[in-house]
Amino acid sequence: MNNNNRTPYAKVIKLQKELAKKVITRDDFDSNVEFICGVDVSYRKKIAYCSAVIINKENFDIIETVSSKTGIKNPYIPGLFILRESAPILQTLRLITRPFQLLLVDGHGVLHPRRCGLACYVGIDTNIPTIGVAKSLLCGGVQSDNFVTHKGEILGYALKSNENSKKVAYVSVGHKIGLLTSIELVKSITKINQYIPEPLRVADKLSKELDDK
DNA sequence: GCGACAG
DNA sequence: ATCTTGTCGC
Repeated sequence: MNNNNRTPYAKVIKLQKELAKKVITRDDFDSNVEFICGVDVSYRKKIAYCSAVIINKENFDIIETVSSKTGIKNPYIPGLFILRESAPILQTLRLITRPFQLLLVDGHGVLHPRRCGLACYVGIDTNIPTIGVAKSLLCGGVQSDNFVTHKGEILGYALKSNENSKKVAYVSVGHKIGLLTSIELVKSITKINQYIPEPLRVADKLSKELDDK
């Protein structure tokens, strides 16, 4: 193998660095948040099963669910998650017919080595206010106040279902929303004794139930 | 150079 | 993420 074949991801890394400059990390939406969409992907064999769920912020009612199957075209590489999950997610979001004001993605936003995780990529592509929610840390460390910093920057927040829970949801800005607003909105859409916000929890369950029969 | 590493 | 049985704990 020569050098050209050894680093096939240089272009994606460059794209992430460019997109990182376009991420809006403050609240930038006028309508009140009434409906929130969550999108998640599961895998079986060589197929990616993706589901998106829209939930009413006030009563947690499920407003709409859509799903899609996509062939896996790229491997999972830490830091380059967009390579594997962005296509299935963007395709599934196109199937939605009901309006929603906020998008939750199963992966980090700016809490990323290059400040451009999957949630930023999807948020910029769709131009929808987006929050990244991940179940584990890719970079950075949790401070005593539960905020997560990386190289001196406050980029995320470790949200626990309760004080003595080991389960943590790492929240970070995806696009067009501030970190503090992100934290409050994620908290508001997460059920008691649960650490994954409803839209994502339901989308995860649905994607795993999809069958290719 | 070494270890870590979203799903 | 997925592949997987029984098992520990509230």
